[in-house]
Amino acid sequence: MKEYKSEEEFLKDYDSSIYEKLSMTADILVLSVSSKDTENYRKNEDKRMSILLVKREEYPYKGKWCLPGGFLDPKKETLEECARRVLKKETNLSDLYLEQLYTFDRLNRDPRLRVISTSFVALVDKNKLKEKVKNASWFDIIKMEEKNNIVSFVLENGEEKIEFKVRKTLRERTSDRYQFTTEENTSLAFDHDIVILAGIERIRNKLSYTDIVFHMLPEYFTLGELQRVYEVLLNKKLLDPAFRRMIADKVIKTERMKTGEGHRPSYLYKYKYEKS
Amino acid sequence: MKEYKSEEEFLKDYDSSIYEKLSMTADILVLSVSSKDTENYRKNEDKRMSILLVKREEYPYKGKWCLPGGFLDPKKETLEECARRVLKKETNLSDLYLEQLYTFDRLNRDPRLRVISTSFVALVDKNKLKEKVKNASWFDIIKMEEKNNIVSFVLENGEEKIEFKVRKTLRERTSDRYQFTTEENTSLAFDHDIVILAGIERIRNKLSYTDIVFHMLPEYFTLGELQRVYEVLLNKKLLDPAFRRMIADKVIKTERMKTGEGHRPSYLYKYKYEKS
DNA sequence: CCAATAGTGTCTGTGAGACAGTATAAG
DNA sequence: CTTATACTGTCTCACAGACACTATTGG
Repeated sequence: MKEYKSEEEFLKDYDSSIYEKLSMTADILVLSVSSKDTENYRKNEDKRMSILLVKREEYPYKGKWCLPGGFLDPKKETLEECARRVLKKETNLSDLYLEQLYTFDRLNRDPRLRVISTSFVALVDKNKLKEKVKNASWFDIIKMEEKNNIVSFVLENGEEKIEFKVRKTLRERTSDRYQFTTEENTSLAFDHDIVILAGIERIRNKLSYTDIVFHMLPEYFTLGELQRVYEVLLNKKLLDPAFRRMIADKVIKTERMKTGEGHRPSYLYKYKYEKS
Repeated sequence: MKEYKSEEEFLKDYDSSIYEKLSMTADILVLSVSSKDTENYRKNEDKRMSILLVKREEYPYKGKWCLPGGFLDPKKETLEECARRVLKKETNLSDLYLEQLYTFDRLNRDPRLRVISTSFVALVDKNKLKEKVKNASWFDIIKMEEKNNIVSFVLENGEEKIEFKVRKTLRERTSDRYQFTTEENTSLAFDHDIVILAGIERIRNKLSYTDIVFHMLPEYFTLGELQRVYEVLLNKKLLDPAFRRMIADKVIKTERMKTGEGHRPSYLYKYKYEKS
């Protein structure tokens, strides 16, 4: 091998084609909590997790649903920048909370060629989105249930219903890492069933020690609404006094009230800090 | 665009060169806890975190230290397989606990060409390594201290001393994500200063809710040794009774004792379960 | 005996879980 | 008055933090 005297000299001469290359994509799980009015005017609205899916227009997986995502331009952008660009283009969403989730790299995740995908989770306040989301559709998670290491999902967007199951097994006794494998999936492209599960679990875990919930809420909210968001995400009922103690130091009470609900009005609260 | 009738037909015709490609590497932070005998025969040995570094033989960063790592072969392997292959080759280590940490993708992290690196953290019981590690050197972390958002490191391998500082700032009020940036670094290649900090913080956080410590311990250990490993990793003293309550349901007491220490002998314990 | 660690008993305060009670709107 | 939620008071039990005490070795 030729000897170089300096880094500059070496770089000038460097042949960047000696290593095999590959393509990367950024895929984004956009997660939100939606409200659905109920029959009984008195009752509070139902809340559901909802995620954003895009219908594939081309092969592979033509006609199937997938997470918004796209190929990285290696010359110009980071993966996070790629994720934001793709979200803007495919779904017209911008300025949302975005965090890197995991890099998925199974050898045949894409039948065309070797593609490694770094996935992200984004959180949005769905109520803010007046305009219908371009090219994409919000699916409510109407069921997500774990039984015997299998997590069963049922999603719905008003017209279509999607079902899939993911097997979830502990990788080792000593840690909290799970091996996710597709158990049943005829509607989602690539390994996006697994990204969805991994992303939801990440957010669930972070709920208890961060303030990320507030990204899924409007500026003003009642403590009941806030509590129901927690309950939907964690999939369990919480006790009122304990919940209020828990969030007491994260919110500020305002003078404004939410009325006209058929029962005692509630105060509107704000997140105590700036979100970013 | 040509219309295809089936996925098979599409794939046959697919030109995989239309997307720009790039190279990926896997870099591994190998973390362990080492024991150092002290002057006073009665006192327990000092424990320190230690990490494995490799000296770069070629440009770029020739002569600097870096984490073991290497280029992914996109045709054949996953990133984790790549990490294990590289570890075996560069350091002769195998069968260790390995977990994906983060994908680092700054545009100029490698001056040669665009390289995205997925980093891993590995945990090993350093005492088990009889043979001197091939091509690599264990550095003890003799200082790691946070002050005014700057984390200062001092590492030492017996001959050489490495110092660097990383700036650590919260990315947003709502989450627990930090933005790490190099504040001072003349000894480590690439962005490996940041990988080291991110990896240590990951392991620290996981200590409280997993059993990963046991990957850094031999089969038999005293509770004192176990406690000192926790203390080194968390960088704080723990109270004996509280510590013993905390780990009581994770270990099994054996009949064997550790004697000859100049003070009351202690029972040897084992991890209660199989590690994997 | 001394130095040093091993290992345990127990008190105390905090805080989560739980239940029950009061308050207040719309119809 | 009923229904449904908003919001609060308080009891209890578990458990982490803290301190103090006993046990046991090598020299």
